[in-house]
Amino acid sequence: MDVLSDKNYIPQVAIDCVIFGYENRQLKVLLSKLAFKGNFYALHSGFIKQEEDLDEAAKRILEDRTGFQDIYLEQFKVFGRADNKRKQFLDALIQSNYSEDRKFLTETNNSNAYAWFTKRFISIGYYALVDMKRVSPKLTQFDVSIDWCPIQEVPELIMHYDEVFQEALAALRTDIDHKFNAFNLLPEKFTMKEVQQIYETIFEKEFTRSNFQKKILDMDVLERLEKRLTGAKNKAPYLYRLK
Amino acid sequence: MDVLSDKNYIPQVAIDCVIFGYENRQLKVLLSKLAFKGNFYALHSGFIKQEEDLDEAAKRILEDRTGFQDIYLEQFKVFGRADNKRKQFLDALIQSNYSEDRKFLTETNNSNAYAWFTKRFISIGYYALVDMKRVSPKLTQFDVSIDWCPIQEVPELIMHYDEVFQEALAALRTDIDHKFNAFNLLPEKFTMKEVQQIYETIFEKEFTRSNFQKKILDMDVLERLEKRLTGAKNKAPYLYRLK
DNA sequence: GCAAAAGTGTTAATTTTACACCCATGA
DNA sequence: TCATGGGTGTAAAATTAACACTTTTGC
Repeated sequence: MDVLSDKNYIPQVAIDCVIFGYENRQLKVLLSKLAFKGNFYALHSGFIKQEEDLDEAAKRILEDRTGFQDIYLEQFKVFGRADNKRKQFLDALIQSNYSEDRKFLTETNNSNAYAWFTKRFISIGYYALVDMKRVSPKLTQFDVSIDWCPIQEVPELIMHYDEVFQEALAALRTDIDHKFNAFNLLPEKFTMKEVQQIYETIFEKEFTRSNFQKKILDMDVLERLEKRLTGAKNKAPYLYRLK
Repeated sequence: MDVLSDKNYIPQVAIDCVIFGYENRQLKVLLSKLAFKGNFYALHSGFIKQEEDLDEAAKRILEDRTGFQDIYLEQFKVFGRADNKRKQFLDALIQSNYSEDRKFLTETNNSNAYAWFTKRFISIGYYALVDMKRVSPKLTQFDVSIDWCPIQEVPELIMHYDEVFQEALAALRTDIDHKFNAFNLLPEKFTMKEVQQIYETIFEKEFTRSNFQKKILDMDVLERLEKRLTGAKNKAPYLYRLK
């Protein structure tokens, strides 16, 4: 990562990414636990390089955290309150971690970076839909762990991230019917049942099997492939793939 | 307006406003013509004060240009390409206006402001819906005129504004069915026919009168008021108002 | 053959569309 | 009383929802 300065990055602008995955009939979100005393959970943020398109920046940040390319991304909202929750939180964090990390602020470099980092920020929210199996979350210097958390069990998040998460979830629910993007939560090939289970999970309601199948096929975005023999003693379902 | 500096405003972030109005069965957009040699048309942009919420900034910019408060605003997209069309355009503009405006760059203040102004920008797009009759556009030091232009006749715009305008129009068309916001283009009290004409204008298609009435009333967002005697020799239509 | 689950089809319910009819208004 | 356009109701069409029937799979 380049040095945090106005020369390298656009100041006072962050990209906040809400990364959704799906497993065991649960919608999950990737949270990082901060490498500081206390239980602090965060979303994945980054900054925009001076020479870089906004969408490129979002992709780069996502790739850094998840380790793979071609992620489905959707920009959903900009957050820009002037209450500097960011600085409040970070000041308190540094304070309570002073004994171990006292060097953090004494070095000139870090002191400049800290000032840069704690200014009031505009944050641009993106959500990402990924196939969990293809993601291998990567730690940064600031987090001690990075884990998938079911959306019903998301703990309190730091700074303004609670709001970002809630808005991302709302955006996902309204987008999914028009943008046909739920398939991005699945592997390349999938059965109709898997699609239905995702929809049922996201909307927290059940759909009639036969009608659901019609509705999805009428979207005309899937192609039918070979059958998948599951070993179960029943008819084998067809596999589908995005056209 | 405060001096353009990092101290007063968030650097490299602009708010671009697309202001829609409606008149004579036409959807119009408010454009400003720049006070420079040549025919240059622009949308309405502004910057975010350091102590100001993002939405407040958008409101302020809109109020400055239109002269009234309580404008219906919707944030629709962020634009962030790194190609600096902004600087390219402004350099060329200054160049071609050099003889008259040579002082512009020689004063230290302006030179600083110019450097600030021509950096690479992230721009946050908002669209506004207003009752044209209540708007009295106000000139800034940079525009020679500010006028309503039917959306079919919008000329080429400077910088990246063509894209912003097109995206705003697309956002308006997709929003209007869910957000019930078309009424903001009309005066406080209006007839059903006026609503229908707005819809027909925006979607460029006709609706059956009786079915349209049902659809709008089923939204359950309007209250019926007294009749309006128009003087026409036919039944007087009811007036409606947003609940 | 049987149970389980997937694929397909059929009918009922609901919503949308088209259109007809009646009513108020001013000449 | 007539022409005009607004308000309301009704029948047809289309879409959606509910559910039944058939097929495939492994034991």
